[in-house]
Amino acid sequence: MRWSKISDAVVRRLPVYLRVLEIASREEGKISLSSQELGERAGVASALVRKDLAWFGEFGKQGVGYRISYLQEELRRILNLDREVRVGLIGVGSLGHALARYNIARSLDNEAYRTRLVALFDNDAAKWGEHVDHLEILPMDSLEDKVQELGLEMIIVTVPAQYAQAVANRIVKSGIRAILNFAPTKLVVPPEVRVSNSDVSLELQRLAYYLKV
Amino acid sequence: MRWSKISDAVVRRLPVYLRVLEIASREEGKISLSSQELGERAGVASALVRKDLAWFGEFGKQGVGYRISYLQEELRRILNLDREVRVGLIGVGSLGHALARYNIARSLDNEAYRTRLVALFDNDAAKWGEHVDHLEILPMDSLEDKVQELGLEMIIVTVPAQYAQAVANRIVKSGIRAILNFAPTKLVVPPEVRVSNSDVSLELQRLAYYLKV
DNA sequence: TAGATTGTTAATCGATTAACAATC
DNA sequence: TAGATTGTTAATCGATTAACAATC
Repeated sequence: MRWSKISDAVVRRLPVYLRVLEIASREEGKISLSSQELGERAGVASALVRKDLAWFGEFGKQGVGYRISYLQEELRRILNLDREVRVGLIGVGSLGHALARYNIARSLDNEAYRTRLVALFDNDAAKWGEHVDHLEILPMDSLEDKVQELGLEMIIVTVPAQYAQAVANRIVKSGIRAILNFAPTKLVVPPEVRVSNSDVSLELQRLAYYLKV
Repeated sequence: MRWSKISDAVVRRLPVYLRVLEIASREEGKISLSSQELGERAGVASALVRKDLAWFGEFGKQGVGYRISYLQEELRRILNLDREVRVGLIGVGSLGHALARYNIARSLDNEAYRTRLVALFDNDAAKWGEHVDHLEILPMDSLEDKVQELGLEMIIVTVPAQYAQAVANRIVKSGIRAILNFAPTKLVVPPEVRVSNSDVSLELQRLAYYLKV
């Protein structure tokens, strides 16, 4: 398990399963979930649920299904969410600010939510020392130090498009290997660095296709 | 063309091509782009670029490539972006506020950007009448009227997860057929309604998988 | 014309679904 | 035990890539 042969399509569904399990775990008297029910709730065929999980081990019992608490634990372990993952954010404009607030709120109200935003960076000296909730905005120049000091492992990029590549280069040099990019630009990074893109404009344009039937 | 047999994978790449063309169109002396170069810039193989475009017509010239301005026009037409597409947003919390500002800014600085945010809704009476830039926050109850009056065609949903499904039901009833959902919930909608999900938490959790090699 | 590049067909690759023996 | 459901293999489906004749 954890071979590189596990496809991105599979990995993308694991957090969805985890969310379904978390919701189910709060339901009175629910101990187990069949691949059928897990799939229905996740929007995935039951055979695919079984196949996805089988890449990592045997977690179910024939005739019964998957024990919720056990599968939760296992999925958290597989996703490296059995420990706290520390996240930084670069570019505290309005989107960065909103995402910061959103992530901080998320960690506070859900103990199980193990990605934690612990540092904010901006290039604008006027913002240094300001706070978003309890988190201080730090100078961009302290990035490398803070990655070490705080043990940052992922960075959220919410800088304007024209600065995104330069920022990405610095992030990569600092040793970070996972970037969540909100800038409307394709980032060029070495193959060992994983970039996930979230681009509102592209999504809106894509949706527009389906308007005129 | 515009048969339902055109796959989502193809449609998802069209706005990326359009963005590459827009950037290329601003470059001195660039008239045409080969599928090779278009592909490189979009992060897609050249054969796939040609195949994607061929679903909709013949837009290139052998030995030359694709004329930038012409392909731009055609892609805008295909994506229904040859006219203004009016968008509403429900839930002006911090994320909704940020996305509103972001979208308004986007429309202002790029004339070619044809999805336009024209209405904000919130359930909280305390926010009614407030403005985000020049846009007033309207009562949720005016949704149906405003969809008609303003000709809204897409809605961005940034309400808390527990309200998202109820809001989606109302949106669907109002006649909207495209939803961009930021709430961390799977929305159940009839098949003629298209939902695009953007879920920061899921993306962070997915990225965490790749951390411990 | 000669070189470049399209549009398209066939081959390959990969992901999903169907089916079912094993077993709880 | 009988019914349910897993884990897994084979079949299917769909998307991408390779190759090349057509042609600018």
